[in-house]
Amino acid sequence: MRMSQLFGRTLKEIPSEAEISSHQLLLRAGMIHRLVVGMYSYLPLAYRSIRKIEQIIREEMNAIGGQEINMPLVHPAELWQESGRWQSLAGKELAGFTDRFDRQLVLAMTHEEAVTDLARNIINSYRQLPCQLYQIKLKFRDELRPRAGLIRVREFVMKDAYSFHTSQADLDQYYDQIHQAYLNIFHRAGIDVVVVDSDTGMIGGSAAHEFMLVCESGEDNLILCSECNYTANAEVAVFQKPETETQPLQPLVEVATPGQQTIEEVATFLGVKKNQTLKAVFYTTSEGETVFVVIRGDLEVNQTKLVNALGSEVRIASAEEVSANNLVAGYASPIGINAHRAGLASIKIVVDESVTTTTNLVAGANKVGYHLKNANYPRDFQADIVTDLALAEEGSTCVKCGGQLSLKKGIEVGNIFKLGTKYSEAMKATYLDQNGKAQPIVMGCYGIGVGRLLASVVEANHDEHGIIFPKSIAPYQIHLMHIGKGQEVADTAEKLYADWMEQGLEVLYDDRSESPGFKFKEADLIGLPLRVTVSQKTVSADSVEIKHRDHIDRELVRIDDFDPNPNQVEDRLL
RNA sequence: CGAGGCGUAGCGCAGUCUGGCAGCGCAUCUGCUUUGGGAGCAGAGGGCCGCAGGUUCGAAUCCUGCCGCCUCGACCA
Repeated sequence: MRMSQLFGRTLKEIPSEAEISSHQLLLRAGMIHRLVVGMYSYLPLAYRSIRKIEQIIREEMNAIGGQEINMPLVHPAELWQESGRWQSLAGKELAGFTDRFDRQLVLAMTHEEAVTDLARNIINSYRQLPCQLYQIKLKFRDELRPRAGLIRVREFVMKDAYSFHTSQADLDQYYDQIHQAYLNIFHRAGIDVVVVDSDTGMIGGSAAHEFMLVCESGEDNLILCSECNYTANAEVAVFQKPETETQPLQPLVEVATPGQQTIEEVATFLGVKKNQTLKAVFYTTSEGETVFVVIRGDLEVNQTKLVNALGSEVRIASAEEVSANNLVAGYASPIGINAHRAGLASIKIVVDESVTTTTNLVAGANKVGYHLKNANYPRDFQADIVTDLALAEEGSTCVKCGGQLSLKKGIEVGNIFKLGTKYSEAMKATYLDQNGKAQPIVMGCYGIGVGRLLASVVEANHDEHGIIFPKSIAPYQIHLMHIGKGQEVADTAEKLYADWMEQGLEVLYDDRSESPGFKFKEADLIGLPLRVTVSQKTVSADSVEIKHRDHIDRELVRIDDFDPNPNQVEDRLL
């Protein structure tokens, strides 16, 4: 490709809309263009990379028996009602429209429903199982707040794969194969990922893992053990809660704590540690019910764990909801709460297990200015649910090995789910087993955000001058240019370009008469793996100058000795 | 949806407080010179100053409403 013909324009300055490196560089290199927030056009250079990423994905999915298909972008709303997801997603991430016949249609945000419909129509027998289908397909998600360029967008291409099995055991072993295929894909694309335990969220199922690029601009919080292999999304991370010395139970005593509302204040005022206090936090469920959450003062509530314990979405209760429930902010506790709230509907009490193993805690007295000392579970209060609700943090202790956990940011580039029979049961996708008996198909689903992967590769592979593309997904392998005056220089470059094109090499040829500095800067910005320069100096030595994007040094090589085939040139990034 | 910030040429910005010819740099076009790290000179084109209404002799500037963009939060692959 001649750069004089290439569609796209590089920018010297960073567009004000871009905050993170990948967004800035993709914009500056003229690779992407925003139509509106969360919707991007891919220009020729970026789209070549995208196609290479897709090809890597195809190869790895095909290698484990995947068959590529293509399902519709627009679905009838009934399909989503049938799976039961309509209720929680319609009008949120799931956007739609009404057609001229007044039928309700939705834009697919994922394809579990569509593929389950396909499976129930095509799969009848255990003989057809297991199988795996995948597609590389547009999705639309009506995100509240798209951000960070290609990282979180509303319209995006996703590789989504679905596998079908006769048993959980068969799914389990295939899940491991998918896991390995994903590691291969990300490695080949040029990034190192960390696989973490994750929440199953709106997709559902029994287990899930996320593939994360650890990087500062990520929006997920990861908990990683420094000693062993424990890794988890902070949403689900478990940890060893600091233990406190068990003491003989003391009788409840009311103490005046005027103006002391926060855990910090109360602990300091009474001269106890934060882990000797009891924290009360209020949430409201999507059904409008207020929930009273109790956790030890040194710990924070993990909202995802709470949602999973309740089986309902929650948000922090508003001040109005707290007072309407006759809860005294700053002084609330579960002790005597029913008597205190006499006349109101009973409130659900959810207790973190830490509270049940700690003795003689300081708790609120349900009246302004007073706390209770020596609160003990279950002597003084009861719970509707006791479970792990605590949020793992930097420095928490690993449950597996006792090592120290650290908190890192990450970009989720892929995820894998064991769906089990969630969709097949809801949508009656069954097969006949060896005994002629109908059984629900056991399913798994697996996603990779293609555009997000491109952005992640750039995020992980760049320097202050620009992108450093791995060979595997570089738009072109060679950035050829001529610099300086002289017909012989231009002719030599033209000849090399013609020869290499004939050999089928991927060459981006800067045939413009710009200054050397301009061309070098632009080459660094675009970041192709190998730069080949023709100048007076090189021509007079029958040579070209080569420079690898990820090296500093340059090298003169005789043209006759130079094999530009990417497999022949030094291979650092794969 | 809550908080904060910002909308002026393709990109980056000044001008807004204190109303009075719409500017600068980069990019683009023409010509000449230049050619190893985003060249120089001369000239040219490009604007509904986010949109609508209001105040005023006069509005980019003041007032009202709306829209869009960015960041944080909420939420979420």
